[in-house]
Amino acid sequence: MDVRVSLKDVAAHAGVSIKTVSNVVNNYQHVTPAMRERVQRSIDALGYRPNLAARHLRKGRTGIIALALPELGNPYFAELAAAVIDAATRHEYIVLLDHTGGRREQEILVSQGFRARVIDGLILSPIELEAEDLRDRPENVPLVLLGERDYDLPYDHIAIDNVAAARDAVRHLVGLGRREVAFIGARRGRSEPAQLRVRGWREELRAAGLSADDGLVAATDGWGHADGAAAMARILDSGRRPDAVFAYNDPMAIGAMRVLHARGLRVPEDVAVVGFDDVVEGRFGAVTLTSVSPDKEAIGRLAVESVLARLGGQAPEPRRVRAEYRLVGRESTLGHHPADDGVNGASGANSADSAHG
Amino acid sequence: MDVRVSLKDVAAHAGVSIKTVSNVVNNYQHVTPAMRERVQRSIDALGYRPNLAARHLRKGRTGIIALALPELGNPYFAELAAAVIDAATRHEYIVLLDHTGGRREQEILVSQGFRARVIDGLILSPIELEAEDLRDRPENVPLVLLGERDYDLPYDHIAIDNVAAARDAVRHLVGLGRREVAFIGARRGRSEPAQLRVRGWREELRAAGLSADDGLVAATDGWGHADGAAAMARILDSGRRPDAVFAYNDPMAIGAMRVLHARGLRVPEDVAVVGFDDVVEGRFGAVTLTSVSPDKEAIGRLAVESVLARLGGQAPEPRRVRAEYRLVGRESTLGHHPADDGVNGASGANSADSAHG
DNA sequence: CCACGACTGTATAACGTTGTAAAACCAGGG
DNA sequence: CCCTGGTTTTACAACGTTATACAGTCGTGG
Repeated sequence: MDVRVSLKDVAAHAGVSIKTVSNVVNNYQHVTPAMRERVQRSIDALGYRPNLAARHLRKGRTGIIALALPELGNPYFAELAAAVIDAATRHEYIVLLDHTGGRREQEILVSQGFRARVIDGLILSPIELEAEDLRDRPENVPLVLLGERDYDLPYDHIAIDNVAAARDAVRHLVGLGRREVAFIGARRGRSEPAQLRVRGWREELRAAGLSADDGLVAATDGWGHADGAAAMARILDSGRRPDAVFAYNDPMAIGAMRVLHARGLRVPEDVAVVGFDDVVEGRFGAVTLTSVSPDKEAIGRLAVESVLARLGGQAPEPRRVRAEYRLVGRESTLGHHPADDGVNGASGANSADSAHG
Repeated sequence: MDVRVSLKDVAAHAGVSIKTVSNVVNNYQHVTPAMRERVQRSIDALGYRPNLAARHLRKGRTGIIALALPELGNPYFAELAAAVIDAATRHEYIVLLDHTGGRREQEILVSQGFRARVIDGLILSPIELEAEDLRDRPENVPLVLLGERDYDLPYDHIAIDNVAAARDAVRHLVGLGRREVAFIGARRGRSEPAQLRVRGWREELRAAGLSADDGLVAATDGWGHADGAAAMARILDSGRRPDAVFAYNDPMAIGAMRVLHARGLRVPEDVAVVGFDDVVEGRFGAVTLTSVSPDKEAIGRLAVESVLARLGGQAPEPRRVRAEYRLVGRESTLGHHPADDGVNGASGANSADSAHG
């Protein structure tokens, strides 16, 4: 079936003009019910399906948006991708996925549209990209930015309030009596203002009258389990003995917990740990992980809506959209709850919960 | 920049015909160096970039292949997606990602091309799809199947030898002296032959003269951490007390370990656990996870090559390609190695290693 | 009964690219 | 000087769709 049937074939079959078939396909209003039915019958009979390439050529739109993420291995991005795909599907848009590895080179290529040249719009979650890299990119493809990096540029940006979220996490730890809170996952060789989570960590510690010296910050190259483990090991090897750790994301927090466990330190009794992103994995370790939980579904939805809003050449004022988040308290800060084995739906969210926009 | 410049504009600027510009762009051979340079200069001056929609319409190809996976949240699929994207990029192809949730309805839609109608080929990893669902799908879009499901249909299929891999895993457990090996993650209400991993589990147990009765098999609806946890809890609640567990995949194995831990059972002393897929997460828990490790990079590469090989209407004989795998032994079967905290690169692979094609 | 709108349907021309076939060009030999 | 044969360039059609502008059709009111 479905060898290749065009409007012309359907028109011949129904004995009408090509445009009339097109009108039926596109639900054009001035078509009599009788005619509509006749044409529809031919469409069904022949199994006609519109050729999108031709439609795109004619309309100048492709119906495709690109989503460029640092890496899919991190479940946060995978779940975010799922949210974007679902949101796009609701608008009859298709998502083309790309990954940059968080490398500036790749991020530039993507932002310039060199990797995918068939797209109507682009959603990009940059890691190393700098503001200057976005100066002269093609104007006809709208761009929406996601994530922690904050640029002073005329593009929409969707993110949670990273500084506030980091402060909440640290406040949670301080409220539990912790006095020496390490940060794992600063970016190597970057000015701090770019690092909203470090900034929140520092601000909250200072506000509490606690130390936030450089010995408590571990910079890393990557953002995976192994990087978190290495950073944790480095802090312990330096002789510091923090009683709490705030990690840039969940995989790093889990990597850090692995090292703590291997060295005989108990979580949370000796060291409390808070992660970021609330990935599923954190809910099923031997010690479940307290984490900042961004509303991924909302972020995906808002990103898609922002891109689509800019399609018709309309250019609404660039806006910074704040998605909501919650701090979800689990065993890595609150200790073990005997009944919780992950089988019950609620699986570990509890009193530390707090919602923010 | 880059408002919208076509071959016509370049031709006018260079004072030649449209086709000549096209010839230069496509590296057609009969173009004098002088002419080539003159045209190239105009191309650069105007910043011309080919319109892919038009090219696609003309050539009947889009340069896009679709990859449809059950879910991105499972890191195995995320890593597989990354491998496919990289392989496709090497062939100057772009990947359009879709997820089916493992639901038959969605899988049918995808296989019929209803979700993405701009693609040259499709790579699909089915879960619930049945052979009959593929009977009459569009012939002009080549399909390659991935994963455990094995159909007797004329499509390429890329997978590891699931039966052999499962037997290796069980043999590993039996070799360690385990006598009661449970299987977690059978499919509810399906005939067993479709379930290669259950079959391997059963075959190997029988070959060892051990029991493989139904009380040791836990069927599940989904394939995530929570499903594994629930299945493990169900087995324990039934009064059975297996000394080993083989799970359909790593997330389920990790969910099961969470339940074992919550109930005071030690891994591996009381219960040894083996997973499947070797996701990163398994290498950083309090107890690292022994797992079957498929060569994801090869699977992604082979899948892309298979699809592209069938593009020109050429139809090579459908083939079943076996990718390689290894069984990677870690703490969940072999016990704790004091020095291993995940910081060192090798991170836990050891004597249980064995490679297979 | 004719003219006038409002409503339906149709022919034609694009969109930007590439394949085909034919035209223009250029040496070299008769 | 013209013809021949090969190379380079060009004109034109086509891919399948939608927008535009026009031609019918039909009911209604003067």
